[in-house]
Amino acid sequence: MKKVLLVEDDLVLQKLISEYLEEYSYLCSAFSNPVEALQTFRDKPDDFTIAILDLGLPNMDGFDLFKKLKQIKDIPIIISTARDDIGNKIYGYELGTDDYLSKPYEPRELVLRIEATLKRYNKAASIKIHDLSIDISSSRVFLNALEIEFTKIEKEIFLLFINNLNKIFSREDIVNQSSLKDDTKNRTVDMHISNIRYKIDDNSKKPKYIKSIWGIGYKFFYDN
Amino acid sequence: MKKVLLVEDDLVLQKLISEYLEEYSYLCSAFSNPVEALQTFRDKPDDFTIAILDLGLPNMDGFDLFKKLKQIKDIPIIISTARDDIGNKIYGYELGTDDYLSKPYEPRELVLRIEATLKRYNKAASIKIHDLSIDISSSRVFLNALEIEFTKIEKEIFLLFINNLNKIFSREDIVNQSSLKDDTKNRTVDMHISNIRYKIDDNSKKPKYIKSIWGIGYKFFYDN
DNA sequence: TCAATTGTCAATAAATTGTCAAGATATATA
DNA sequence: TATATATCTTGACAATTTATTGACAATTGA
Repeated sequence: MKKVLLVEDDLVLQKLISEYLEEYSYLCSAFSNPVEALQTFRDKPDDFTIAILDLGLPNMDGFDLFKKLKQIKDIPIIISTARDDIGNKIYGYELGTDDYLSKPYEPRELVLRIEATLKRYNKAASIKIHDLSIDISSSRVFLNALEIEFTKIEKEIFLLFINNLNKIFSREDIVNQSSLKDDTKNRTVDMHISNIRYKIDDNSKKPKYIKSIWGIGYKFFYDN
Repeated sequence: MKKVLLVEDDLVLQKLISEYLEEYSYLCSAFSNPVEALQTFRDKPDDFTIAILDLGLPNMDGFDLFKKLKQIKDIPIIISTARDDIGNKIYGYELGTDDYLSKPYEPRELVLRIEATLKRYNKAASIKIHDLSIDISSSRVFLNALEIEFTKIEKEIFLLFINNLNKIFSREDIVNQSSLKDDTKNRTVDMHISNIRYKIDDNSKKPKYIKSIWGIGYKFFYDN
């Protein structure tokens, strides 16, 4: 889950952007007050993937906030502004802005620029579930920061679960949605599940991740 | 002296941009014909620092040109376009555009984006991984300060890996993203990998650099 | 309790990879 | 142009890794 620190004093625009970003599965923490934003970021800098700053902010100048955020942690920052002031643009780039948007802009363009910026930053989004973390773009899976080496089919099944948390899959479903051959026996699927459980340190007697649904199949349990 | 490869079919705009860039001491090679531009770049790819492409080009589509330029050499590219077509924008970003500009734009903004893009590109001028060091701009590779002599295809594959650390490439991917012919057999790819491993002193039984992903392909392992 | 289902061991089957060596192709040199 | 040299390609086959499945114990739920 990518989390955006949005600092924008126009509340209408703030809401608009937040909602739009949420459609693209970004979680948005919006602030109109830069001091509050800074406070939040200082508290949990690792919670945020990217920041979007409006330049025309009250209390603290946008560039000040920019510098302070970067001081705390090198997070990618996109500057958005109504000012058509070229001088400010230059300043933004010199500070090391990662991208720049002039208002008015289409929300879709913001999403594009966020994605491009993140790609450049190579800070891929990752899902965290208990001791597991899954790097979406590279499909790598870590158990307490140690990479798990899945085989091809194990990885397919694991990702099927991750992409469908809490959804119950029959053995047949699993066969169909992986590269397993159509006539694969149930025991084979069980065996793959068993091996996955072993690798993610899931005790089959009392699994916290992959639950057996008796008479039906398996599901990956995730409690929000 | 930074040299810009400008591809723009609007001759008025071409002249305008060229002159403006020259004020900022960029040397500009302007083309209205993408085929000529490609020819020139193929001849002397090291002459150019950055490319600026207009999407609405005659003869060859801007994206085609984009891919071909990147294939020849990984040069930073800024796409400029009159089209407000979001689909194309997305495509541009997925290809790995380094920046994007919608017409009409101020020439000053182009300069800013060029400078920002170059700044980003130059950050990682050389990469060091264990005993290897890779000089990005010259594409030279050293093993403990001793230069490795790759063949053409070996170098292409190696750089593909370096530019996409930890990303898994299928043999097909490798064929498509190198100058190997489309119908190249898997064993050929394996052989190139084998030769690269030998040259970078990577033991295929227990590789530290190029890992085989069983049933899928290869990846260049890099632990941050 | 008991029939159905699940977990996993261990043996076997199947698929994939590593690289040798021979020949084809491309490039450089005389 | 002819010849030498380097590079690329691919089948073959051994080594390795992964996938499969029956067997049987453990567990489940009616």
